[in-house]
Amino acid sequence: MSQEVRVRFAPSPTGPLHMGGVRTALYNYLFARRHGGKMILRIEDTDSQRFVPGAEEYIIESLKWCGIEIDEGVGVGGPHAPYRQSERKEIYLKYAKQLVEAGWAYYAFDTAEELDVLRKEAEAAGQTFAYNYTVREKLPTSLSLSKEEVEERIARGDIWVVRFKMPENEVVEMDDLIRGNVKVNTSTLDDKVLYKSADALPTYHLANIVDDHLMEISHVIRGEEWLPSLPLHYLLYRAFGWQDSQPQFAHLPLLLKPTGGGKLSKRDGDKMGFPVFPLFWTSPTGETAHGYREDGYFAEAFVNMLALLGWNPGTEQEIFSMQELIDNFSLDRVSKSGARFQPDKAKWFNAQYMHHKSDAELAELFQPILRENGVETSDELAGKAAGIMKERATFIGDLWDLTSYFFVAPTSYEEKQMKKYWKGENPARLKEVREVLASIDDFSKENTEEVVGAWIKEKEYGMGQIMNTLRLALVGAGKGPGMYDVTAFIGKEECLKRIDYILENLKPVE
RNA sequence: GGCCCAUUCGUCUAUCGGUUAGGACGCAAGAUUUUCAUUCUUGAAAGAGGAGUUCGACUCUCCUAUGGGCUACCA
Repeated sequence: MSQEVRVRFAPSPTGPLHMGGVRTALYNYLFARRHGGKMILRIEDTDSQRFVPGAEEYIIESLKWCGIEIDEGVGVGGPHAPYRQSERKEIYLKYAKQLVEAGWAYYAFDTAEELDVLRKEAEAAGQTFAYNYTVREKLPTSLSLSKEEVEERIARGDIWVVRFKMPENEVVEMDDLIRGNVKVNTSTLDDKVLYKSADALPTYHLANIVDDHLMEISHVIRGEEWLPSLPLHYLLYRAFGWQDSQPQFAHLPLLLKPTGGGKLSKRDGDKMGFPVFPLFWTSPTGETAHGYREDGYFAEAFVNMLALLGWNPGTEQEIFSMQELIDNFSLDRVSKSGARFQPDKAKWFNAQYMHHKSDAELAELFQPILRENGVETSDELAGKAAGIMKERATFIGDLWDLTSYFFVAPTSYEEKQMKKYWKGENPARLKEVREVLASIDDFSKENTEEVVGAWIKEKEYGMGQIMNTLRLALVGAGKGPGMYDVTAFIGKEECLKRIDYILENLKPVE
């Protein structure tokens, strides 16, 4: 690639960014980094009606959480600032006019009502209505009106738009990095609005092409929903005479609902019980939505999962750090068809990352939860407890249930375990175990295991009966790590205390 | 309705004309284990259908079906 790679992520601040958007940003970022290029963040807020306060901040924070770094754009600045389209509004009118003068576009003065009439007429006649060569000269446009009248209408403040004059019966041949060659006949396309006088703002199509050109974007990587407007975009580059510096396009497959039946949408999450957003979101009207971050997912796991939803390296590796993703990413390994998002797999990825965390990392994440539960302990012990149990946890939040008995003596006992073990000779045996434990000086895991193990063997007691009764006393339930992990962690004094407690307070069953 | 894109196990996917069609999630069974998990082993599970092209098609072409996207003075 000879020219500098410059890609952009260009969301519209109409609400929280969902995971599909995050994936688009991620692929742009990976591509940029892979080729030593730049990642640009542009905010496309040309629709004043749909603007949602807080959405832009949300987008920026989401990208940051995911580790997607912005080189240029909103929030960081750069040589092509401003990067917010609402702050660039003066520049678009000039380009719209340039197109009209060159004969590639025209002014249209028709009203919504007039259009509705034509649309209904067409429907009544069983035809599909299209705003194109078939109607543009029948409507009040600069194509049907005299130059004077057009000028007069504009001067007196009539509402107008600039529409693209879509050529008739021409095949546009396009090249997509993922889909290859795509051809479309322009007769099936319509005259899209490029600029609106009502709010003095361009529509997506104009703003997008102008800004991509001005910002020297080399590759446009976006969702497949944009593929139908690619011919228009090709024609716009041609109309401006920019085809030589036109970016290359790559249209990404969509992220689909887990059940199939359409692309993942913002409302799916709460219905299906998984987050669709990276971060927790509160809308200005007070509605809230779950986020991966707050639901306990690690950013690395979330990113890893997302990266593999529509792309794969061609090897059997599944766990990737961001750097490994960068080193391996290529657009030609992006798949063509939509990928259903699978919540179970997201959890699996999270569990994998959980298992690989060091005790120190876990301690830091676990301490706030311990404090919430009224436990004050050292980072060392917090990390040690988490480390012992991390293999059975998917989320940091699982850790408390898994480790609480390391810090707090049981006060209630699981009924199932009680019925099974707190009967017959077991209470008496537990008393014996207590004496054995009381005699041990070196309470390390290894030594305790050796001493108690030898004692059980000598007495020819049942290993399961003894250990599970002890487990009932120390943990209060039929779960947990190896018994000696527990004894070593809580120490001799606490062990004896818990045994004494159950002996004194819990009546054997039967 | 029109236009465009897609189609390998339930799901994510590998395969770039010749394979016992591979892996992962999930599922089932077994092993390990003092419990719960983890882990390990094994198993069930796929080329939408039909025509071509070819010595040979999951792979190329066409048709059909199905899925999806777009069809706003939204992005």
